[in-house]
Amino acid sequence: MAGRPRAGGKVGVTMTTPSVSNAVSSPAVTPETPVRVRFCPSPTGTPHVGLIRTALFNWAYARHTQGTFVFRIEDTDAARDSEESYEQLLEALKWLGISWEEGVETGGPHEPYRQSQRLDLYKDVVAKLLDAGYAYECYSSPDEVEARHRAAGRDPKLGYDNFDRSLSAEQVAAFKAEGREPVLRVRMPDEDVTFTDMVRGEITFKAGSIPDYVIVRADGSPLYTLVNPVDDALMGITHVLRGEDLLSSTPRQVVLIRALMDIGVASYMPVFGHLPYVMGEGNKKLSKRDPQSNLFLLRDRGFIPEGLLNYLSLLGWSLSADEDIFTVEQLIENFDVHDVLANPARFDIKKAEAINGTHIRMLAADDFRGRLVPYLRAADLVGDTLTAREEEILAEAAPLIQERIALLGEAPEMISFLFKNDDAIDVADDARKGLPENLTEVLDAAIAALDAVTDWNAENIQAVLKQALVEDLGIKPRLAFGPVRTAISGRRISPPLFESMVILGKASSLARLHAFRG
RNA sequence: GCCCCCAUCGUCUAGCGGCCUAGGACACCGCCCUUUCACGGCGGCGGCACGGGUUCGAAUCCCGUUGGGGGUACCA
Repeated sequence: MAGRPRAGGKVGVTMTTPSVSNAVSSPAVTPETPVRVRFCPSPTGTPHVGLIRTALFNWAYARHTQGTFVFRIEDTDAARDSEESYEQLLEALKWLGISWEEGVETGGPHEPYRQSQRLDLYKDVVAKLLDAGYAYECYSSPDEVEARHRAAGRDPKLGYDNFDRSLSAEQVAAFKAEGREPVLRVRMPDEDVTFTDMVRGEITFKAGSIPDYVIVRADGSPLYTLVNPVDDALMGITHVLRGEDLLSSTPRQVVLIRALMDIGVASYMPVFGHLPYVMGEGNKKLSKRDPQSNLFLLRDRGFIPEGLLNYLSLLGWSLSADEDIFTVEQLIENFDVHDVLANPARFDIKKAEAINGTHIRMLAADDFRGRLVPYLRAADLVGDTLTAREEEILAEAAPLIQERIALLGEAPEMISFLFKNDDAIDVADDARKGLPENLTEVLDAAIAALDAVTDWNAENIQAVLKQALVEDLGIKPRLAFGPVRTAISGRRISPPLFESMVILGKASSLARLHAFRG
């Protein structure tokens, strides 16, 4: 702390530091205060699971407390923000069923909900902050700051040195004459900053560990450090639930919010809760570029909202000691941020898929069938509208695969043979390899047996094939049906064979056997 | 460097001083069911980072160490 410049003692613009002691922060947010939480992403890049988990916990907390979930867009960085990303954010939440009472598209009492449209509001606040002495103009360039550190024998990487806190009128005039435009900084108090985090408990940042920070760029545009707390105040946000990456910026915000309370912009200090990271492989935070973190890629592979939401909830939270599977209703019923763990969690795609599979199995048959269609379409198995025959195949095949897939995207490959023509069955290599030497004999026996079946149902098919192949030819049950399966589906592994043959019908089944026999 | 956060099976977690020779789930390995693959059932493997305290008693509380992460931007 030695060498850190202190306010006061200089002639000129005397800034009596307003009282920003801890006493001011007595939160007006009580357990009885109606909860207002927000999700406020920057529209950069594609939605990823970490971001969505944050949205989910905010949403679940709002629902649990019968509070309000606000969806705000923080697009103050024109260079990085994109409209495409904004659209994706909307699509992501809608797909998952995470709805908001207030925010973009929906509107509400605090419109607009995109910060790029709220610039005038911030100008007002900045003027008041400046007036009250909570913020001040800073003309120092980074190079100058560094030079001063060196000159004083300090570590040059120490950060801003609070040099401009009490510039004289002459100094300011001189800078202006040079054509310099100042950034605006917030004056940090020379005392510890303490707040109580909902997931981590009490956290104290030592006095002097945080330099005065910038809230407005030299070109006059506001920074996240300003607009985020200001909008939270203006929108009456009671609980700030966000990623752990923002934990170290919290003392800055606490100080600013105290100032906002003093100038009448904020009416209380919100409660903070910092959610742990979602990690990828190793010890790296899951990055936006990581394919397995991309929400839309997960959707394309066949995750359903129920499964993904369930899994994401498990990252830092749990419903009970011995039950991992739950519905969104159960989540809402039981979710409390206070129960969220503080330690980071790794995103385990295997477990995510397993849980998704369980949720797929929980789907009603017709619901499941309906969700399959887009995936069949993407695989070119069906057209925009299904033919009557395709509907029929789907209705009969869906129950056969609902028990055996974890991802909807596995379905097309599994049932494609049912949609193909009898002469278009391609035989997979591993299926061909596993065929017995007396293949022709087996196929002939199967054809003869099946030809005689008059009532074409699974039981009868099984009975005659068992008689012809297992009993008469003496082939082990495990191996007996392989050739038939391959002829029918072209695969070593398929949905239940006899049921599949029923779906195809007798003529088609026999045609495939003949075609395969060659 | 300085500031802050984190630490239970490979992974996600239960545990909030005695119910713990630490429970569940995923993964993995067996077995059963079975027309393949799954589903389902049963069983197995495997963990409190380390060191000091406090206490009759610690995975649980305190301190330290180690390890990991984040911040230290006119990004968010």
